[in-house]
Amino acid sequence: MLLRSKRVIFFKKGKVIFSEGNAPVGVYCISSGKVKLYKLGIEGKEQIVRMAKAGSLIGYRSLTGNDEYRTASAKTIEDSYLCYIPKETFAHLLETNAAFAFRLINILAEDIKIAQDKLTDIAQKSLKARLAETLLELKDFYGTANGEDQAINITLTREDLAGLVGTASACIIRLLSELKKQGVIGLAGKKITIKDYETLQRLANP
Amino acid sequence: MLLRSKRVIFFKKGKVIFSEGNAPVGVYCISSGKVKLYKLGIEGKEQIVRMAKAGSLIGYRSLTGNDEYRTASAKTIEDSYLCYIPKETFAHLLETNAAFAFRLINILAEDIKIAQDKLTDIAQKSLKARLAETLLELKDFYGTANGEDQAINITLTREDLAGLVGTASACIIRLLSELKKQGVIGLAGKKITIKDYETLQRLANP
DNA sequence: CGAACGCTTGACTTCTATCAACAGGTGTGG
DNA sequence: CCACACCTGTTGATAGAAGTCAAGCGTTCG
Repeated sequence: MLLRSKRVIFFKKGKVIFSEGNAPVGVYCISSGKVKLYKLGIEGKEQIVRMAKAGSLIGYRSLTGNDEYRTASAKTIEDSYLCYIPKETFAHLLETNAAFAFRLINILAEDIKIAQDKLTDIAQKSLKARLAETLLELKDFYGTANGEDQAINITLTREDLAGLVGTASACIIRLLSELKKQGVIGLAGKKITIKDYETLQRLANP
Repeated sequence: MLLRSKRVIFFKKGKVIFSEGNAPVGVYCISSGKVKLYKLGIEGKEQIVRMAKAGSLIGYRSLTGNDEYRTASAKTIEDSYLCYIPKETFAHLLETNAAFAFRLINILAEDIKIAQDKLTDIAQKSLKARLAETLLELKDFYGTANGEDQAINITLTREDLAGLVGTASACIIRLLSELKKQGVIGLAGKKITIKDYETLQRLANP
């Protein structure tokens, strides 16, 4: 529905779509590409709070909360096309289209669940368990590449993976190579392959 | 508005209102008392995801997400009176009262912010910073007792405080007595008093 | 082609969880 | 109303997980 919007904008990989602290002016629907939503923590370290892909809507939290300023930033992970929907259009849609409003309520409720789950995990699970879980979630969300290698269909820097898991990149690297040595995953540059699904699942739920 | 509901139920301190994994049957509005919302993590350890007080609505996330099962539990922190609103009544309100629907959207958006903020904090801040921040938030949310001592107006066990901060009770106790020794807070049984607001704020935002 | 950035590894330190033992308080049933 | 049992709070000692720092190498992009 929102994809029919006329304003399609191209964002190069690594481009900031909106920033924490700025006034929200609209929402974006991802036509193609991948996006990370993150908050800046201590000394500017990025904590990723949500990942998005084609079909995902981003930027709606600040608008639906009537917030003066954005509380998170968005940046493309790869080259992407986004549809821009000005806040007036969005507000009008909300007011005139009840189905859209209920759909939005669903999305918001799901976001709360995601954030609270993640909160509990970070508070209680070990680093290794969180990494294992994150790899499984990335596979679920982005799927695997069409190739025979079944690589997870997203290319993240170790730094981004660290921001998603909630740790430092050096720790991620150490754990990844440990998992590779144990034959649980495969590594080929930034491409990660899940080789032993059961073990990974067991690691994720201790 | 919802407070006018006829079904007011008394819950003794420590009583479970609803449990993770159960089918949601309605929402509750807190008439008086205090409630914690928590998720069960590793070995049943409670991670508190939200606190509630008189006037707060709880239990709506599962309903608005159309979830089959609850993803969090609720328990009273002290003796409380709750108004019960069956899901049918709640759904009817949503469909017929646009203002209520928009208000709910606001609440959901705010919950996302709270959860994502907390997520970033737990991932990045030190235990001491999180405890300092939590104490300030508790004071903001529950206010201070009417007495001259300015004690934070909620009585939590050290275990609950640990569940809120995301750590073990032994760690909380150690840090609390350290803060007391430094004159930043006062302790009288379970009552906590903020004595040096500036220092606490500085500790919370390193 | 070179500078900048990302990746990797090792060594080290620090923070925080865990365990155990005991003190103090609370609540319940007799 | 008292006594006992149980839960909560407190402290110390210890171990281990994870963060930090630094150096070197590989890759990528302008």
